[in-house]
Amino acid sequence: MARQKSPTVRQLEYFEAVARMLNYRSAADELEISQPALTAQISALESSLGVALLERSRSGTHLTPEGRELLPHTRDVLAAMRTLEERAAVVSEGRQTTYRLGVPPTLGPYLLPHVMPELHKRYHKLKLYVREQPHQTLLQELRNGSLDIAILPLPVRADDLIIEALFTEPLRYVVPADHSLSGTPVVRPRQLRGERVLTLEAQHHIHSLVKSVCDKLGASIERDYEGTSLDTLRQMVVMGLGTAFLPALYIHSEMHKPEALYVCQVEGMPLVRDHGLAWRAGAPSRHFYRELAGDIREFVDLRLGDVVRPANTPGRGGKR
Amino acid sequence: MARQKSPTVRQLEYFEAVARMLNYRSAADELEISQPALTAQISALESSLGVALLERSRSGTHLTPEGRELLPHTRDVLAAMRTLEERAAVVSEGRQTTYRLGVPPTLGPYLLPHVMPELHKRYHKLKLYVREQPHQTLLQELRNGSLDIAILPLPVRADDLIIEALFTEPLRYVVPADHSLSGTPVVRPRQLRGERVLTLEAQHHIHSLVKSVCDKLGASIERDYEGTSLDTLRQMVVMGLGTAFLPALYIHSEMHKPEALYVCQVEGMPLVRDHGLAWRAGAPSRHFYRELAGDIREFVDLRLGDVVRPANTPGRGGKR
DNA sequence: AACATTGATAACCTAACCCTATCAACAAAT
DNA sequence: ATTTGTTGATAGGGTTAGGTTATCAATGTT
Repeated sequence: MARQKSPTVRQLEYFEAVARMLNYRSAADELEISQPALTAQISALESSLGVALLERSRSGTHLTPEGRELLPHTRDVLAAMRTLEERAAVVSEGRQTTYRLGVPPTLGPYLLPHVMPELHKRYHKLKLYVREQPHQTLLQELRNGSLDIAILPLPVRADDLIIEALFTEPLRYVVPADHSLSGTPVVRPRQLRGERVLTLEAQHHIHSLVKSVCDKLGASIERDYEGTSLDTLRQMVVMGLGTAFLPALYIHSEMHKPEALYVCQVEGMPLVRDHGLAWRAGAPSRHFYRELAGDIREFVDLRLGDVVRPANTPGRGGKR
Repeated sequence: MARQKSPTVRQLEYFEAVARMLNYRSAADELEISQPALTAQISALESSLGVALLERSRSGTHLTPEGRELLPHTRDVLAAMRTLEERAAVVSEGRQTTYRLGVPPTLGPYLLPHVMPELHKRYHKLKLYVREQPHQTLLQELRNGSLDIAILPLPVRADDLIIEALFTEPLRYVVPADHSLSGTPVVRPRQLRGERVLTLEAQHHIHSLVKSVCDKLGASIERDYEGTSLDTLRQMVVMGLGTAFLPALYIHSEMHKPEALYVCQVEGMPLVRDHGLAWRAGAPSRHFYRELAGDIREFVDLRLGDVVRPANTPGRGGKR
């Protein structure tokens, strides 16, 4: 009647062995324990299940009908346990499971298509679950464990996170095709004075970046028309609502044939955003994350070397 | 790297709780153990799996990617264990599982159709796996555990078995329709002298029974034509190859309209076979088996009372 | 009749497991 | 800036689950 405590896995292994061999001593041999230990564990199992599993006699041991019924369920438990252990053995090699990666919506769609295929080539079993969120949300989700790693706009100050710089991405100045600056490859900063500049909603990092530049140049942020994505922002420029600063990777990815738009450089104006990979300082996989950061730098340099600049990588020495 | 020993169920329960609550102390509360004990068991689990499952920090606990991957497998093991325990709880009530019943081929098909429906009514979840074998084989299979119970021709002498008498079944004398005794309801023993009597192969219990009677009466066993079943035996009588003694239950079940045959009684000749239910003396379900024997007696009396006689039931007193 | 083999039992030992008490690190509120 | 409360980790100690060897009675085999 004592049914308070669960059977142990060991007891189930013992039962399975005896049920298979129908002999306590040889089962004990196989299990590399003594026969009395086996007897004791089987008895304990029977009393915890409240059922007689085996019929003992001096002339051989048999399964009871109940034991016959429960044996398959016992094997189910053992099989599930074996599956767990095998899966653990695979996963313990690392780089074989699903990591949760957060990216800002103004970067992910234009960066990841270039990086993910290379990562997949290098780490065959690695899977990345990608989640797009505003950078503040990314930071929060990284902290609360919803994300394992995130690509964030730099600088990030946080003691509890490790941040490894990835690369520096210029912003380009985009005007409508019928704009007075259209056709001018390199514009001077002063030419921007008084321009109406469109940008994204304030929650996006790019907003504050563009705002501070505009303040410096005397251009005006058009707050009545804020884009919710880079694509809508571009459409608004096409429609003649104003001009905009757009990230180079966006332009590279989405505007191979820019109709109705003209892309300029601003002279002597290093308007850029920096991206870094971040993870919790205590994350057990931190070594792999650092490796990942190196991989991403490598692939960006390889496939996007003419669009973005490699990050300064302090602490890693001159990696050029 | 230590992966020698399996995780314990308890460790998996602990892991599941922490993964669910993401807090050691409250998980420890729920599990009704102290927090240090929980810490220790989780560490042990991680080292036996060779994987970090949880990322501890003073500000909250998170699953690692590997822990996230392994958590469902952990739950699988726990679910399988719960299934086993539930199944055991059901089965421990008794009368709910499959018992293996052996019957002689000259009895089973003619007895069980009358008994099984009643048993099913009384024990809703009980299942009987029925196996037909010659009685010597039944005895052997009962001993080696292939069968749990068996209906056997009495007497059976075996210290290691319990035998409970069920009922006594007359044998009737059957002659072809054109036989000289056809139409004689009650024949005298001496009228059988010189008759050719057909019977089953020697492995069947009925063979020796019939043989000893024939020896006594001066009838001759026809060994060149031995039936392999009661049905073929009947056909042989119809064909005029001889006469036969057939069990009353067979006649009751299969010969409601006996064409080409005539069934006699032999005066003052108690030619009968006794049937008993047998099980191993040490069988944990022996009390239920004894109950079963009583049930079978009851149902036989109810449905076949005019064909067979109740057994003398020594040791149970006058159940009359 | 002698011998080997079955599972159960006795007596004992070790280590697994839990406890309480305490710690250092951090968060939040003052 | 300091205090207070909470986090998971660690230390020291006690109980018992689970192992051992030695032995038994019952049974099967030679």
